Amino acid sequence: MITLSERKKRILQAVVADYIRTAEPVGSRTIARTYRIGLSSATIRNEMADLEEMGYLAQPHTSAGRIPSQKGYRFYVDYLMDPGELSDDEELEIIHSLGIEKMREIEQIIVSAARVLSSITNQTSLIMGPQFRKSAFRQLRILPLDEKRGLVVLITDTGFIKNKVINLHQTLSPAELHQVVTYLNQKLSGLNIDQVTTSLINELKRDLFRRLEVLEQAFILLEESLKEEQQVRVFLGGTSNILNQPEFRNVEKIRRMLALFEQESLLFEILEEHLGEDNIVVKIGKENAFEDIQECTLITAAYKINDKTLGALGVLGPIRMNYERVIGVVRCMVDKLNRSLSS
Amino acid sequence: MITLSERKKRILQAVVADYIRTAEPVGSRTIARTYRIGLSSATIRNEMADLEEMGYLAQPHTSAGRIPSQKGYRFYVDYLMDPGELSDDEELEIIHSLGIEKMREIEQIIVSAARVLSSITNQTSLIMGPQFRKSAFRQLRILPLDEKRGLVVLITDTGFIKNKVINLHQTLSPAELHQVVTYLNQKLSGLNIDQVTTSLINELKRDLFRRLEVLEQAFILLEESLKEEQQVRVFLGGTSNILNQPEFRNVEKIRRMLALFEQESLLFEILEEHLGEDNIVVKIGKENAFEDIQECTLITAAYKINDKTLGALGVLGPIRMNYERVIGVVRCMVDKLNRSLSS
DNA sequence: ATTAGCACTCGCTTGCTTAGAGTGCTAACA
DNA sequence: TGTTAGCACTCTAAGCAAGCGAGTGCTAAT
Repeated sequence: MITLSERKKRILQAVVADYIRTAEPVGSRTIARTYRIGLSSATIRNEMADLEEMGYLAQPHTSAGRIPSQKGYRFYVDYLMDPGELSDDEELEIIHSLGIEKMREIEQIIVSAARVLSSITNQTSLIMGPQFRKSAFRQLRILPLDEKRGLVVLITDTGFIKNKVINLHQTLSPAELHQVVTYLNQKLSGLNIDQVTTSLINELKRDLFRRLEVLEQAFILLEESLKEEQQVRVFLGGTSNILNQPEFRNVEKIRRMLALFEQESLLFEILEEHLGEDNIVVKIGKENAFEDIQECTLITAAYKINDKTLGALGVLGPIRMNYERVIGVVRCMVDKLNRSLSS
Repeated sequence: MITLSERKKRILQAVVADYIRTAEPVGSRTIARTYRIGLSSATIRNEMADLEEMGYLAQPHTSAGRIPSQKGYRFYVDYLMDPGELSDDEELEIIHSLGIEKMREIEQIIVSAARVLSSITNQTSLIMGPQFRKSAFRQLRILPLDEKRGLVVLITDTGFIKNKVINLHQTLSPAELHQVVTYLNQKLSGLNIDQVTTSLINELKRDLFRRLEVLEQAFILLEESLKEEQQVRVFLGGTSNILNQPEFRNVEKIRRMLALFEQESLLFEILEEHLGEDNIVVKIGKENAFEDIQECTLITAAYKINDKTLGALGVLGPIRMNYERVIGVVRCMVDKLNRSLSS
């Protein structure tokens, strides 16, 4: 597939670049004039006809200019474009707007990241909050609040601190509570959160019951709380940005996109797929597994906390998007995020 | 303003009802046929001309039917419509989808409420999370996590439990920590959260320093954490529903609405205004203070936790909306929310 | 006071024309 | 043999006129 003459490559590049910029089909004359290739429009016309036959370009109708096909974009992304570094100023802007210098909750950093990512790329951004369940258990505490309630605090190796209020229907003496907590810590230590399954909890429960016949309610709630925490949140930024793109002038398309944005679980699935990848992934149009975004390009990358991949972020926009810039921004953002979350 | 003949009232009601249903200007013939008023179209025409002159109806152009003006809607809402109760089934659906029977975090209940409210009204819903700062301080705890960090837990009379991890740069003995916590509890007890100002904290800090020269960092962070908690979250549901309405076929309008939805602070201001009200408030078009929603109707109500008004919810849609139904749903939702949050 | 009838208005649709951009092909040229 | 100029052809978008239909306002009859 890399067997394209230098000239064809330059012309393809010109078509893609121009179309990204103007959103209008590109004619041979435009290319001859704007991109000093040193060929007449007629020659370029011939080459474009070839490129169309080879599947890199397409024609909306007979007498219009050419636009890149998905295959054309793919070739452009893989071989033609220049990945684009951010200026120092822009990098600083990102750092600053993440508010890394202050001590902030993880969620706040993620929300800021979504906002910056969307405003700087002019597209919609999505960021998965860190996956709690991939962290390893470190410590469990139960803090009695009053006679009836306690606060369960769970700490992981990645610095997560989750907590949940539970009802304690029977009163526990501090000594008993301490005993339970010590036992649990001992048993759970070193496990990954997603290894703390219902069956394991049941097992522990049986074990404990023999020694200490209380806490049933507490256990049910601990279990539920773990279950609930497993649903990871996805944060969106700049959802209104899709309306900036002429390809989304159609109200029906907007409707579908917005409806998608409201379904957090779907967004999660979309991002989750890319957790394994170490590099930036560009999925163009139908390369996306999800039908709802097959008219879009999704550019994603995974981020890490203390060298564990715990989440992913992405930029979603029309297939005609400024790949060089967006890829540069995503790369920078992941870099900053990795640094600021690992501490 | 209530001086309208019975006949005019019935005709106005018919126009509003028909326009709400069809979104098309209503002609005199349609009314004569569909709403058995027992008058010919000509008579109705005369009455409609009167109503137009009085400002209750308007004509998009000379040879079109009539549509209600804002004044017309206002009259309809105040005097003509029948507030509309929900069926038992629908009420059960609301209760069930709120998930009240399970023990859930407040935030989850609020998110569910937003979702139900939008899906049942087919409009966009907004709900303000409970205002932490209007609660009264009850108890403060500091739970040491390791040598360098502690978890601050703050409990209010309304059942809020907020917590934040703080860095403790100097190590504290358990006894010292206990002393600090006791002192703080004593000083803050009974105050409203928004009375815990920076100056009060500074005062306490000075006082404590004399006795215990540690904890500077902890104080800064406590202060910051309080500051951050003061920004209340607003949850949206069914943002894509605005696209169902023919009045939002215009992409530019959609753009503006979506951009508004991304600005949480603005949404907060919109709802905050209505915290004082005890009843359901209907703001039609230009009655809204905020320019961005002057083409919409906003129906809001405040909800309570343990008899304290801590938040508000609302439904936002086009001026042409099914007032009877939406008002009924909002009333029901507030009722259920009040009950489920106070426990 | 109500209603039937009729002329009139105005927006929407349809069909037609025109301008413009761009292509594909052919023939001439280096 | 590759490149280019020229020209006929295609297709879309924009503009315009005519006809249709829904609805009004007025007048005269009941």
